[in-house]
Amino acid sequence: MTAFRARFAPSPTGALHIGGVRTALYNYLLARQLGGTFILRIEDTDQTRYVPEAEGYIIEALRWCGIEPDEGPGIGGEYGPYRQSERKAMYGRYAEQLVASGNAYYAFDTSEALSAKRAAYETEKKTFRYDSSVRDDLDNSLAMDKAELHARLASGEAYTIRLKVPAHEIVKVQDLVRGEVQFNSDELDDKIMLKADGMPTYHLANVVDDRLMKISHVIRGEEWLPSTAHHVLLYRAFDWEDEMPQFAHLPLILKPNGKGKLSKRDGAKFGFPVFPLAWRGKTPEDAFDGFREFGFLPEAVNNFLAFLGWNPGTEQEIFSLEELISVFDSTKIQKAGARFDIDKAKWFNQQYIMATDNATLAASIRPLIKAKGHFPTDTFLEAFCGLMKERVTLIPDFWEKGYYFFEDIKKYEAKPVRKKWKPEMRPHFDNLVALLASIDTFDAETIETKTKAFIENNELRMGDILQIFRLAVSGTLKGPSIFDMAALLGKDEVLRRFEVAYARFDEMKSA
RNA sequence: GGCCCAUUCGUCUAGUGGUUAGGACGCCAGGUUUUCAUCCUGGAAACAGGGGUUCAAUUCCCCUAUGGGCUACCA
Repeated sequence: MTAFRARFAPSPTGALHIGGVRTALYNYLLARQLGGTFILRIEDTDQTRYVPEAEGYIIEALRWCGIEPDEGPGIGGEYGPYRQSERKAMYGRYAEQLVASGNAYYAFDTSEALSAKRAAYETEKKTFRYDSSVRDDLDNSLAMDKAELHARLASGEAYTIRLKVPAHEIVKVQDLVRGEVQFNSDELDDKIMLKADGMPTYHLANVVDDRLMKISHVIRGEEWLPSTAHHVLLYRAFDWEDEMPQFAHLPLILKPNGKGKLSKRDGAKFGFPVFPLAWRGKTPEDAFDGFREFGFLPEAVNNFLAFLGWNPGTEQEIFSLEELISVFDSTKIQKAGARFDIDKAKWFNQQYIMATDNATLAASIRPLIKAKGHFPTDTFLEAFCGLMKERVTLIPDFWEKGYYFFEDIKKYEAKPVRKKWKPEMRPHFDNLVALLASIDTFDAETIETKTKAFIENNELRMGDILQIFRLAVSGTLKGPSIFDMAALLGKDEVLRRFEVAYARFDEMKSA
């Protein structure tokens, strides 16, 4: 059995889509589980769509998710270089080899000529395909003698090299998730292997590199299934078919409504991230926040992504990356596309936040708090996280829902104040404040005991006192235990907040 | 249009030739809580349709429908 070697081969044309992250994750999971190798290869063969910042983005995004390649650009490895643009010269030789063995040919048709052809076919309601049925009538080396070919080649005229797909053959593709898939070669076009600019197309570069990098498993999105027939033909043409990698085509991640692949536009449209990290393109339209900026934890994103198109067959849903590595099973990969469900993603995030220890959470929210101009002690911040973590789903919620632990209350909820604040009760609250002021050990337990005793002794109602206590301290009815909040804020601050609140309450009551 | 892939609650999914078709998210109701959240309990909610095969099909086969992908000198 040959060593397991899988690769993730994105094209650096922009931000890495979340579906790409899932593909990388599945490759990574299997590589780790089987003691294999996970390779990152940059497929930058399209010079027109190349975006320089994309490669760095891809690497950073994978790193954020905890998916570290064993080989790749900037990492090294025995089979480099790992950028296809740096392997350019080699592909030409392989393409020529294909021509020499009779499996490919030179084609001089310009893209303009071909589009004209397509347009002409279109008017007759037919579809033009550069294939075995028409290639003899087109401008290629199959239709000319040696002398003309040499002359044209020597003249420096631009040409492409096309794969000569054999006619009337059934091409069988073995797929790990779908079983055997068959294609009639008469339906397959003579795909370009080498473009006029000397660069290979995806098909050639992919097959050659997978071979040279000793890739054992090609795990990629379902959009590649149709062209896999060409890839099989290519392996055959090179006489590599016996050692062809295993294919596994993953179901696509669909829009929430199921109508099409999830796209970057959906993020803007529905207000959720579709990229791991923020991306700032050249135009305002090409700028997006990622899962990280929305406040997702990478572990939660991995867990969510792993379950989009796969599940372990048990009822456990929360899995760390390590657990996923041990339990992942390619035979349980789903065949049908999976819709993106942001609610489920948020639920995973909440689960992870609740399970994270306070110190770790404190460290991760400190930058956020700092950005707001506050520099609490670790002890304070950790206690804060402990009080809030069951009440947040995304990291920024810590601030949104708990800002009042760090600064003055911005807004008192009007409705409950008007409903609960009775100015005639003021003497009772003055007594309560005096009582609080007298507490020496201002901890939650003591505050609770004393306050509850106070309520009982004065024959007051819990709701009447505690709700106002809460409103005075936090401005809202929602939040952690009032005793915990009071203890964390400290006696002086609590007393001060009561003073501030009285004035505001009276004001709101009369308004 | 052609080719390919797919189809279990709204969503992610488990599952079997004979099951009360299971779980999770979301939703609803109740409980716990001073509140919110967490947590607990309960509820509504699915085998796309039609033919076969079979004693029996959600499960196997075919067709249809629907959805998706591909159909570039893009990946």
